[in-house]
Amino acid sequence: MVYQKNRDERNSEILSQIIQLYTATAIPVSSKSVAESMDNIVSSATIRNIMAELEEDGFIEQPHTSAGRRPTDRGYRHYVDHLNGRLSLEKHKVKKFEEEFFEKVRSIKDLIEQSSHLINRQLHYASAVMLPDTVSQYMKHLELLKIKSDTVMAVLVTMTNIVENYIIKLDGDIEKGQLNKIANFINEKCEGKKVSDILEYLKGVNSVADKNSELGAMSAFAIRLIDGMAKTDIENEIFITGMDCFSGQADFSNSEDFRNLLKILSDKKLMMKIMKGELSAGGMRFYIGHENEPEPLKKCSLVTFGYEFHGTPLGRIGIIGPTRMHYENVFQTVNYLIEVLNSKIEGLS
Amino acid sequence: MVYQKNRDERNSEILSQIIQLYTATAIPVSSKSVAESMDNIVSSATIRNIMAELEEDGFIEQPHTSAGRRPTDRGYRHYVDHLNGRLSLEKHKVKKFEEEFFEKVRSIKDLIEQSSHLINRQLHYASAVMLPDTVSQYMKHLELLKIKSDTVMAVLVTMTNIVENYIIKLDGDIEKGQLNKIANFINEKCEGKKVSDILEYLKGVNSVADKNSELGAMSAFAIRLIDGMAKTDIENEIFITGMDCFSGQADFSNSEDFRNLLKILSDKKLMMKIMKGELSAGGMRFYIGHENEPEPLKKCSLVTFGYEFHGTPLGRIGIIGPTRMHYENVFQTVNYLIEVLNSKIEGLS
DNA sequence: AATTAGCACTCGAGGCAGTAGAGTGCTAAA
DNA sequence: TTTAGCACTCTACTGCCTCGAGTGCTAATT
Repeated sequence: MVYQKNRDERNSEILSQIIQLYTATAIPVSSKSVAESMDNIVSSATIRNIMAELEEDGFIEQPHTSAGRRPTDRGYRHYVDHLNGRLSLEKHKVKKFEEEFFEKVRSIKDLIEQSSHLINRQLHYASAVMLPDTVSQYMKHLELLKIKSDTVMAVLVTMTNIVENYIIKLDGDIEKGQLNKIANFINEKCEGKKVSDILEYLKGVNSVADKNSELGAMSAFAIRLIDGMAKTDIENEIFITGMDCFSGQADFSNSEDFRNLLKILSDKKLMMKIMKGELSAGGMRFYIGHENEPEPLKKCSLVTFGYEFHGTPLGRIGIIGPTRMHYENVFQTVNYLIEVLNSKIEGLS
Repeated sequence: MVYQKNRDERNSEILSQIIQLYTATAIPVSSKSVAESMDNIVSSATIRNIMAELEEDGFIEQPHTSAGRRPTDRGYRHYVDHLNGRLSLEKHKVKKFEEEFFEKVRSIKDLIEQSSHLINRQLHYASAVMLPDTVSQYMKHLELLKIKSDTVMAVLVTMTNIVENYIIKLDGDIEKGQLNKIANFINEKCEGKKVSDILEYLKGVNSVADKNSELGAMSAFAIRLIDGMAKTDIENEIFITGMDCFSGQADFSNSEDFRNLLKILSDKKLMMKIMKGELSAGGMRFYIGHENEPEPLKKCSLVTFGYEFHGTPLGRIGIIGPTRMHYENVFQTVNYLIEVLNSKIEGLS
């Protein structure tokens, strides 16, 4: 019935007002302040009635009887789910970043780094950025260097201009000429291929080649190499910055909470695991308050989005702030970042 | 006079006791607790007399009349300056780390990373680690790759197995063969040289070569390249980890102080500046409380030490904790790290 | 039927006084 | 030179009180 719809619409609007006020001040908002923020088109008493309804619906809550209301996680969720309609107007507001932040970007690493800066400086939230896995990258060039009699360094340059290196220790000596041959072989056959595909390709070659032939030895060595690279670099390739954003915020005045949060954010392995789970998520995702997993993050919100190359998801970027986050700004900035990142990445190669 | 010396010696010992008690508990220590910690060889009244002297000397202070005493920065300084004698006994205590932490170290980057882990996990303090400047490194190999018609990537491998890359945009096109020639030229002439020396060498070549000759063009290009590399990488090559160590500590229960500290530690540029100033310091250095510069660090202590290759200082590592730091442990661990780092670094090439 | 003014009620924040006890400095005795 | 003893000081903690912001409900108004 039309009747009901109007009511819901207005309730949503009041909720939105409450969220914006609470986001700005961190103080539970009173009916009076809502009325004022709406230029008193309705009285505080009316707002009180609506607020009672919103509370019944679980969108807002009172810390105690004689206090104002603040949004619940559910309230934020409702707000975020209905963001799409409300904005996408002020796109120009974000545009000015471009020149500042993405000026002399040469590699995907620069891009990711700049994104994290932008999140810290413009949004004032923490960021967790993942560099791409080696395996999901496309190879441009491989170089093999003998760095000791029995030690070889492989330097892999990807299409997105990331340089990975891997050091491998051999059982015996190996000749320089032999190394060059192997490098040439891989470069010729595999340039432009995805690293994971290269591995499969080499396995194919190896499976049909005579074990004692040159091709057999070469492909066996190459497999060992690429496989080693793929397994190695995964560990620490995550960077968390801007943790200091939480310390000013009233939300974490409870130092126990703050301490726990810092501990989580400082734990690269854990953060990597969280972000890793997101890899195939696609698009922008909001995780609000209790929707997050390790206890200390339940007072935070996490917004993640991915970047990709030729349609393959390469990595993901996370924005972490208090649940009382400025979702609107985040939404707009992320939309902008997704666009810029993906286009710039394609432009790299 | 012998008399005086004994008095000073005993006062020092009491100071040391006070510091150890205060380091453990963060509570101003009373005369009684000092007496007890010394098995009541003297009474608390005697301790009180000595404490009065120590206070007069500025080594300890009272937060207020009816409280115990805590060390002043000057007290810590005295303690630290007299550490040498007191310990260097339990060297074996630290040895067990070696296997855990420095097992499969392949490059200087790994070494530095592991050192920072060790500081975080074993000492529970924050660490600031600097990676080496490109210019102070010794070159092993240079590779030039054409990544676009007008863009070249240089990949530099150093004797300590660091891989640096630099992307340079040219005015016009360049041929692959030409690139290889330049790379070969540099590799032949400069392998094993320090990067800063290479730059000088090339300038020398360039100054006598005919500008229109191949040698002139090659050396000009090489200069532009190496110079660019040297200038680029300096910015962000510092990593701060373990900031969460401060949050538990009673010292920073004042959240304002904590907030400010976090802000400083998160500021890579600033931290880089601080550590940079230390580069040529040599050996282990203690900076206690107010001896540090930006205001928020005045409640901390910073201990720095360097690592080197063939006698050239490469970089420096900093340990940052509350002024109420466990200096003894730090002293021992740093001594150990200096030894291990420098020997392992030499072993890399 | 929806809105609003008015009013009684609730509850936390903050100020104030009183108490307990930890720790000191001083004095006089050992 | 050390120590026991004691008076003194100052914080931390507690309970009590008041103030006021904010609510929910009721009755009047549109």
